[in-house]
Amino acid sequence: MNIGEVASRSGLPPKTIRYYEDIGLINPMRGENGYRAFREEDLHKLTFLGRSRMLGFSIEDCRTLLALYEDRNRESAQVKSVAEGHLRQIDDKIAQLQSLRGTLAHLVQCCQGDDRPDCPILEDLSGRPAE
Amino acid sequence: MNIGEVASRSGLPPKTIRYYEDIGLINPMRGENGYRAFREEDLHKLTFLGRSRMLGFSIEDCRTLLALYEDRNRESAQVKSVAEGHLRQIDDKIAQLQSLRGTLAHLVQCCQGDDRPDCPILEDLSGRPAE
DNA sequence: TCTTGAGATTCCAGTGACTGGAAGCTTTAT
DNA sequence: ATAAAGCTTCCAGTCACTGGAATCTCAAGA
Repeated sequence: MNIGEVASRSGLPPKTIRYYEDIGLINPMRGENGYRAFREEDLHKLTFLGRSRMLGFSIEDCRTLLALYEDRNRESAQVKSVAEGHLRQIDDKIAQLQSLRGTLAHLVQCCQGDDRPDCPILEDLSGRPAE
Repeated sequence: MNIGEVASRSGLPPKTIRYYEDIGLINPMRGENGYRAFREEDLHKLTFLGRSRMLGFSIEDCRTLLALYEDRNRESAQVKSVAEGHLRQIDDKIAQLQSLRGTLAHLVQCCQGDDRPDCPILEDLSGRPAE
């Protein structure tokens, strides 16, 4: 398989696949013409990576997960631990965004949004203790 | 004021302040020694920028907001529009994260997390239609 | 056979918003 | 006088790609 085919089959752009080879996530063979020659196994890995990235795992998490995926002696606890760590990060980020959203929504609500210059949003941003 | 003082008064690191000058958000004067000489006005701007960034506005949004802040003929509708756009983006991101969180939490819950290799998380990542 | 176009290769640079570090100048304190 | 702190600039790195240029290979049509 050439890169185009794995790209369409895995859903990842060729650029990304090359990048994944660059950083050592995959290691496809090479044909005589210098083209990458992907095996089914490479395609599986790429699919795995694509799905992991879709779930928001970092590249380093993906590296770990991929290693566990390939390790028949893994303990599922290891996988779960990585996933739980990521879940906590997601929860943190959601909490952050929601708090931020609260502040912003309040500000937006307070602003008349008309043709006059007075604006509680700008007042808040400028640091005055307005409320 | 030297950069150290504006840094501690605005809460922004000196590096960030220099960066903001670099990209044209502020334009402090210079003393004879080559040091940046900040006025109160610069400090106000930096505080404004710090607060805007804390609310998650992009640098380009900050540029727009700062221009509106300085424009006495602004219409509050312009400010509100920027803020509403940002609010929508935040809502989108929260929705994305929550959907992702749902999937991930389900997967984590399904995984035994013991010393055996069987793992529904990896099964899902590998793309099999497991459930 | 020649050509054309698609698809492959590498390498360099840019994204956003900083951040770290090196090398060197100025000021302040001892 | 000297040492430390603070300032300067510039270059490189972060994360995970993405765009583009220049070049090479391959498959199909005239």
